[in-house]
Amino acid sequence: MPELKRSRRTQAERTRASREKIIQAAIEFFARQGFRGAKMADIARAAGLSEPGLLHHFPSKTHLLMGVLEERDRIDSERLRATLQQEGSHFLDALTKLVEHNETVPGLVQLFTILAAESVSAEHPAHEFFIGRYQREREHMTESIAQAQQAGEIRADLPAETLTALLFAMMDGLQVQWLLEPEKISMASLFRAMADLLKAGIRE
Amino acid sequence: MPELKRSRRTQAERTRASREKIIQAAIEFFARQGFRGAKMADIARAAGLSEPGLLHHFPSKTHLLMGVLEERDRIDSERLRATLQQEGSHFLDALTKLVEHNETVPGLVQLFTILAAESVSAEHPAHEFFIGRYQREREHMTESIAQAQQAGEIRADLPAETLTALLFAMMDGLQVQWLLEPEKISMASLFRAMADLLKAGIRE
DNA sequence: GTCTATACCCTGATAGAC
DNA sequence: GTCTATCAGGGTATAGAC
Repeated sequence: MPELKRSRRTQAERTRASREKIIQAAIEFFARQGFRGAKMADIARAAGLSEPGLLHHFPSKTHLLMGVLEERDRIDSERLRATLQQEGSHFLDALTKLVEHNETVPGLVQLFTILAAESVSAEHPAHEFFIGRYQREREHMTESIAQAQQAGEIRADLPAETLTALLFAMMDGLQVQWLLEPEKISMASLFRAMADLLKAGIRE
Repeated sequence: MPELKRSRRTQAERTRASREKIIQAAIEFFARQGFRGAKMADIARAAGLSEPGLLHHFPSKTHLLMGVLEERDRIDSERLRATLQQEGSHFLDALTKLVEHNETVPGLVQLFTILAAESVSAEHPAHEFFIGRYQREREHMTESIAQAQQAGEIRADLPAETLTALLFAMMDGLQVQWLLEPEKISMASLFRAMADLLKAGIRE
């Protein structure tokens, strides 16, 4: 039954396409108004369907949030991982390139800035998610930094764990100032200044 | 008319006391759930009055938010100012002391972390407030840093404006990681590591 | 200055048809 | 998989008495 098979595949593709549109719309509104401020009706409309239509794919607002976070986190983690493991170039230069890339996707930066801050509250649905995310990413970066220290690329007078926490904090903190005043604050060049401070052999 | 006068003063004192209780309660709930998540009913109950009782003092939720921000900003800016202008001790040590102090008031740190992140959205009622706040505070800190550079306390191979943005970003970013895992992340000692990087004459 | 009562809108979610 | 219709509950704010 070729018809049946094609019909099934078309259905599945439609489902995937709908989910994709919903995720995109949800990113937009979660980024603009946070989890609590975003309205399911707006997201549904932007995705081109009704509210119950949306709820068919994500049975609750929290499910939708987790869907967005898992989807985006998968992509972004992969990018970070690739950056950290980049061969041939200086580790801190690769990280600076990541910050440069972030300047081209303000919506995604705003999504994670707002949701991460909201999530520090223990009652936020993404609280555990962000704790796990930071733990995971810090672990990976610490490995890369330790290697770069042994290779003599990064100053070795500070533990790799410390440098990791500082670098993530710098990225997160610069994002807030940049999102508030993108014309005034150059996230990438400020981060580059920080990176230079951490390179081995720098003298004033 | 001594009675009338005393009665008037008592009224005014009661008003001040009510406003103070409301502000305290609002800090608690804005810190826990952000502006959009916090409920006027909860704040009113925690302040010991009804919802219309609260609205007598702050005619809308936005007015209440601005009341909280102006009140806390006044106190915190003063503390930062005093820190920046502290004589006799190293500028960066004074700043580290401020971070140490922040570790004793997690509620206030969470208030500003969540509200600052929420406010990057142009439609947030505190958007302009936080833009102005960062501009103001960066200006003051830049002055202090330039002086410390001339005094030979801070490395002078970076512009004071750059160092200012980096220091604020570091404070903000560390707060997120610390609020998520206060037992694991020591905000003050991580900030001290950053401060040491910026002291003049440091060698690896 | 504070209350009770209430208007009125919004919001996430469900029921059930197609 | 998507819709229309609808619900129950929560949300800010107002009216008017005390």
